[in-house]
Amino acid sequence: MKNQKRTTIYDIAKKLNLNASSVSRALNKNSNISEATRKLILDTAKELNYKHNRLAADLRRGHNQTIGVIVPRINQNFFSNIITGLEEITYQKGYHLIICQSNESYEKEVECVNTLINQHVSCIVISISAESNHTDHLKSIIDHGIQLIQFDRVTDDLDTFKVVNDNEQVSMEAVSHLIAEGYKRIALLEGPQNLNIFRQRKAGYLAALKLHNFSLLPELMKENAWTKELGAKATNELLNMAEPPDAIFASTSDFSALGVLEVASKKGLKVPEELGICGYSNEPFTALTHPSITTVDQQSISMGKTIANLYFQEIESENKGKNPKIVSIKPKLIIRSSTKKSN
Amino acid sequence: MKNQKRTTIYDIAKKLNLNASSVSRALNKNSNISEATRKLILDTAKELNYKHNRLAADLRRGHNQTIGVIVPRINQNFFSNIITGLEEITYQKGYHLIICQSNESYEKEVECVNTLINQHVSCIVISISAESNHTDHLKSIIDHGIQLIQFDRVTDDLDTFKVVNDNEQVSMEAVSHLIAEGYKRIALLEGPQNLNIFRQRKAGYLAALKLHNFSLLPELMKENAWTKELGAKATNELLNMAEPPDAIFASTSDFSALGVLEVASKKGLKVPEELGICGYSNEPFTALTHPSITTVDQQSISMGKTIANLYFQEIESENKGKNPKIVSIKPKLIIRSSTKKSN
DNA sequence: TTAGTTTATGCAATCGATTGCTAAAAAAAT
DNA sequence: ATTTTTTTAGCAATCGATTGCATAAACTAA
Repeated sequence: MKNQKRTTIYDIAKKLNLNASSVSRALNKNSNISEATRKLILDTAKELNYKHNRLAADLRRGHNQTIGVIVPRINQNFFSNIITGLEEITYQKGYHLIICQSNESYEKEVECVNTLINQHVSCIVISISAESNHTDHLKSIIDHGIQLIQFDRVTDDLDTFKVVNDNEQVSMEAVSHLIAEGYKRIALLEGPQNLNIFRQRKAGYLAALKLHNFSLLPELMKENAWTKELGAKATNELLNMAEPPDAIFASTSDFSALGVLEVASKKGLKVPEELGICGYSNEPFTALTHPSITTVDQQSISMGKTIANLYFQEIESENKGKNPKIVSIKPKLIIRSSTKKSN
Repeated sequence: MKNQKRTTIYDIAKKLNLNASSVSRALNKNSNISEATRKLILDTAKELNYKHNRLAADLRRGHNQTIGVIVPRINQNFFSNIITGLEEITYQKGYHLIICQSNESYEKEVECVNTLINQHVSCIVISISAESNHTDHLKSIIDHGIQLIQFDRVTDDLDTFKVVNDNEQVSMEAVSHLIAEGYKRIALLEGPQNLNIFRQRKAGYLAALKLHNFSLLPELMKENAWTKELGAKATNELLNMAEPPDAIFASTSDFSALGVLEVASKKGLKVPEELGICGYSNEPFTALTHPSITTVDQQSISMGKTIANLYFQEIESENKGKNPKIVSIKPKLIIRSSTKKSN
C-alpha cells in the first residue's frame, strides 16, 4: 500500500459509474440519495479502503473542524484539565483541538491567535495571559468570523461567550470559613489586578470582612504574590510584622499557598493552630502536604466540557447569536487540615 | 472587516498586475523572484491585510504542517511535559500539534490514528496505550506515508523512530541505591508486562539483585500494581507476609508509590527507617509528601524536544531514512527522604 | 554583435470534496 | 394515460495556494 495514491471519491464514482457528488452525498449521510446506492457506495468505499480527505473538505468549506485552544501553560493542572474536558466533548463531535501556549506572554498570545486564524479554525478558546492588556487580537478573531470563547481569565471589554468561575462568591466563602474557624487577622495574597479573576477574588475577601464586621487592614493585603516564590516572600514580610496575621488566604494559587506553608514550617509556626492557610485551584499536591491545604476546586474538567458544549450548542442552534453568552460555574471550597483551627 | 472576504494571493496579484504564482513565490521567500517585486508584494500583502490560507496550501501539498500526538492521558505530568517540549520546538518551525488521548484504550487509539490519517498530518507521535497489543494501526500510519515516532511505551515490532528512556539502567541504579542504603528484602511493583517499559524496569530490578548477590524472591514481586489503588493493595499483601519486605520499588509510577506510602503510614511503619520506598516519574507531589519520595526523573520535557528535533532533522535531512532511529535518554534517579535509611 | 546562460514571470493544471442548479427518472395524483 | 410532485443523480464551478513547464527578459561571455 505504501506510496500508493489514496482512493478518492472519484475512484469510487468511477468504479460504480456514478458521479463524485453522489459519492460525497452518500458519505455525508444527509441529502438526497437512495438507500440502495448509498449502501453500494459505502461498501465500495470500505472495499477500496477509502479515507476521507479532510484537507479538501476543509478548503471547500472554508474552515476546518478544529478548535484552537490558547492557554498560558498546559502543564498546569487547571489547564490540562480544561483540555481534558474539552477533548472529551469535541472528540465525540469529530472535532480536533490545536493546543497553543502563550507562556503568559502577550506577544506569543498574538502570534498564536494569528496562526490559528491562518488555520481557519472554527473556534478559538482562550484564557488570556497575565500580560495581555490589549484586546485587538481578540477582536481580530471575531472579525474573521471565528467563534471566540473566553474562559476563566476573560476580558470584560468583549461581548463573547464566556465560561467563568464565581470567584467572588467562593472567595467570600473561603474567608468566611477562616473567620468561622476563629482566625482574627486574615491576610490576602493578591494576583495581578489586571486580570479580572484576581480582582474578583479580592472583592470576595473584602466582602467577607465587611459581612463579619472585620476591619480592613491594608497592611495585610499583599500585591502580586502569585507564584510560590512571591508567595513565600510576601509571607516572610507578613510574619515579620509587629502584629502578624493568623491566617493567609493565598487567593492566587496553590503554589503560592505552598510558599506560605514552607515559610511557616521554616519559622516553626504550627499550621493550622498558629497560622491558617487557604489556597486556590485544588492542585493534586494540596491533598498531600502536611498539613493538607484547604483550597478551592475550580471544576476544571466540567468547565472544559461546558465550553465545548457551549460551542456546539451555538453552531447547532436555530437562533444563533441569541444564546446566553455567559456561563458561571460554582467552584467548591475544599476544607482540609490547614484551616481547621477549631478542632 | 466582518464578513468581508479574506484577501487572497489573487487579490494581490490583480492589484499589482502580476500572476498569483509570483505572489506565492514571494510569500514563500524561496525561489526565483526579484527583490524589487518581492518587496512590492510583501508590502501590498500587509496593506491588504493578507493572511495566508493554510487550508489551501495543505490541500495542494497533500499534508498539513501538523503533528498528531497520541498519549494515554494528557493530565499526567509526564505526558503534559512531553507535549510542552514538543510544542516548544514545533511552534518555532510553524508546525502545530493536534492532541489526542487514548485513555489507555486500544479502540480509542485506533480511532485517533484514523482521524489523524484523515487529517493528513505530517507526523504522528505516539506512546501506546496499555491495552494495545496489535500494531496494525501503526503500520497503517506508515503505509499512508506519515512519519511515525514512538516514545516511551514503544513496540519493538516496528522499525520506526523511537525516543525512549533507559529504563533498565536507571531501575538497576534505583535498586542498587536501596541495597546500598542497607535494605535487605526489596519488593517490586510491576506494571503490565505487555508494555516494554515495564519489562525493562523489571529487568533492571533483577539485574541489580544479581549484581549484589541478592536472591530472587518471587513472592516479593507483585504484578500489575500500577495505580495508586493497586499499589496500595499489593503493599497490604506484602506487609502482611510472614517475612515482609523492608523496601518497595514501585517501578510503575509515583502514584503507586503514593499508595505504598499511605498504607505504610496507616500501619504505623516508619519510612524510610522500617520501609524504603522508591517511585517512578518524578511527579511534582513526590517532593511534597512526608517523607518526600525517591523517584526517577524521566526528563520528559527534554524527551519532547528530542522527539520534535528528530522529526525536523529527518525531513530536512539529505539522506532520509538513514538517520539513527533510536534515541535513548538517560533518566535521573532523584534521591529523597523515603529511602535514606543510612542517615 | 551574437550566441549562450541565468533570472524573472506567466500559464495552467492540480489537490479532492462540496454544493447550487439542472435534468432525468420514479412515484404519486388526477 | 397524463400531469404533477418527489427522488435521485449528474454537471460544473469553487475553495486558494502551489509548482512544473514555458517563455520572456536581462545579463554574460566570446
